[in-house]
Amino acid sequence: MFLDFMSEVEGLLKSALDRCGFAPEEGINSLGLDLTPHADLASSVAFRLAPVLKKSPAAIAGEIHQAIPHEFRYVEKVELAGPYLNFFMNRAFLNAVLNQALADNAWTGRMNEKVIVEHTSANPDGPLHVGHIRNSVIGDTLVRILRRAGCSVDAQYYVNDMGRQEAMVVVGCDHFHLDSIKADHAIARVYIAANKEMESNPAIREEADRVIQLYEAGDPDVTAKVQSAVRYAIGGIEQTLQRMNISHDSYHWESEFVRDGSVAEIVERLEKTGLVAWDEGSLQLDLNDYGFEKKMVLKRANGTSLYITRDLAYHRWKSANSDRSVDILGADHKLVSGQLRVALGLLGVREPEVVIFEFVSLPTGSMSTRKGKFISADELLDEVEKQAMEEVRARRPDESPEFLKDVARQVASGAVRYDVVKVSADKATTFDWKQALDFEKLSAPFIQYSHARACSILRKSEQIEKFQADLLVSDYEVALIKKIAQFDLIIDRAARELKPHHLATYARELAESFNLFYRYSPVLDASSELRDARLALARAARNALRTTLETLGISALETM
RNA sequence: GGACCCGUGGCUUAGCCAGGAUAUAGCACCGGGCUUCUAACCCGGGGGUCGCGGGUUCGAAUCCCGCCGGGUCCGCCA
Repeated sequence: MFLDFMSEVEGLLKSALDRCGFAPEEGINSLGLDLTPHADLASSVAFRLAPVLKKSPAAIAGEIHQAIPHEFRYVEKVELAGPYLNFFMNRAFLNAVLNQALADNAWTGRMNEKVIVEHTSANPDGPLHVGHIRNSVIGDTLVRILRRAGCSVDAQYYVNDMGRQEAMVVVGCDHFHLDSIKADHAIARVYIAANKEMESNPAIREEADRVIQLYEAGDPDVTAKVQSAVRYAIGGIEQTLQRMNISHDSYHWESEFVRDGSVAEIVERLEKTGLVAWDEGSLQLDLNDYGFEKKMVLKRANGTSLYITRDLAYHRWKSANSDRSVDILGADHKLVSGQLRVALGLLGVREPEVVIFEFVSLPTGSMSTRKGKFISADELLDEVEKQAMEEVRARRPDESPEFLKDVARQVASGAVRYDVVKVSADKATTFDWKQALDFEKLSAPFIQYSHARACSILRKSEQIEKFQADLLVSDYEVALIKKIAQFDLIIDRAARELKPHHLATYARELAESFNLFYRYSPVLDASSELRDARLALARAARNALRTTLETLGISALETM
């Protein structure tokens, strides 16, 4: 809804500038629009015009102000505040927001692109750890945001089945017994054991090399072994993701692109660029002209393909099957993804939009699956659930064990997701148990709780038919309506910029606005007309909170 | 050594890409609020050289340059 108000303001400003004969420089936000505490929307366009017009910003703003048309739909008034132009929403807008927020179909945007989002794609050599889930949570939240914005999204997991690490898993399975624990954890044990064994036994490395070669050659026995190991590990990973409300729509195995010949075709096409040469037995692509010192190896000396080559084929496929493709990658992939994009450019393939997130490390240093140095996502979820259980039990001692368990589970999964998504992706973080288990701070439970409060009010009331939105005039009521209105703006921005943490911030602000309304505007005890109007607002806020939580992948609990 | 990211109250953090009107929240700390729709809440208070130094600009947390500190990468690994 905010976007409608903003369009109107843009129109007003443009026509005023036209009348004055002013033309601000083209570009993003050329009208200098900004959210501000001073108004519902402000423009500082006068500052931009001042150097060209050789007049004071205040004088220019005055002229523009005079020229603004007086026919408003959602604008109440335009105030001149020195060099600033302040735009305010009118009652009709607030009422329209409220009415729209009461409809179920009002929460999806108008984007309609087909988007492929690749996220998680962790190697099937062990369980997800607290670093991987940053990828999963950012990825899944973006999937939800893009869908909310109106896009049709395919969430994909790219399965690295051909790499050295998977060969090591197969070797590990040959040498060691798979424990009867959760599949991905069992795989990690043999993988770690095989790596350890390799330190003293070089034959292990040769075995892995042989697995790589035989798998690429399509040897039936090795293929069966690899596929069963991969499926086993992925099964466990899926279970973990499910605990966080995350799932993928499709899986693509890198071997697909070798088997169908597209990897070979990509190499052939790159050879025609004249930038490819054999060097010390391997086939290499020289990207020096594009700012990359390191050559990109396309084929090993023994003829087998490499991750990057297979990834080129996968990306070509993704580009051909979507309007936008988005990759979620850890900071360690920055350089390679840069090379990948250049190589795709050479092939005339649309490049992916890459979301890079910085590392999650442990207080003792960085994590490593191979060395067995990590905190698994399962372990984190178990601990957070335990903590959540205590919190629920203390608050709802009379509820059934099933209720407590269910709430604890949803609070825990939400808490983990929110903790991850609230921090901007380009901030490196250090995992901290104390912080992860702290529910006192502002986090998912805070937002879930606001939603539960709204639900509680609605449970105790009857469905209202009519209400007078005009009665909602207190500061807190108006502020809440305005915050609800911002939903479309936030989704639009997050979907364009691929920054899910904007939505996390919004969720917190929305919950805060609701809590103030809850505190200062009694609903059920209000007298008739006011009660109905407040009930409508409570319902609208409930819808906004629910939709926001769902888009964050956090359960919108109705009671907790 | 080169490339990229980060540096905002004691701790965590928004704002930075598209420069504008008193710099955002939380935690911790101090003080207040439950016979009232769930107190996982709300209110008040103290606490900030926006890493440092230059520059651009009417105006810089935001843009540019240099430096310092931290992270990541620079494999015929993924």
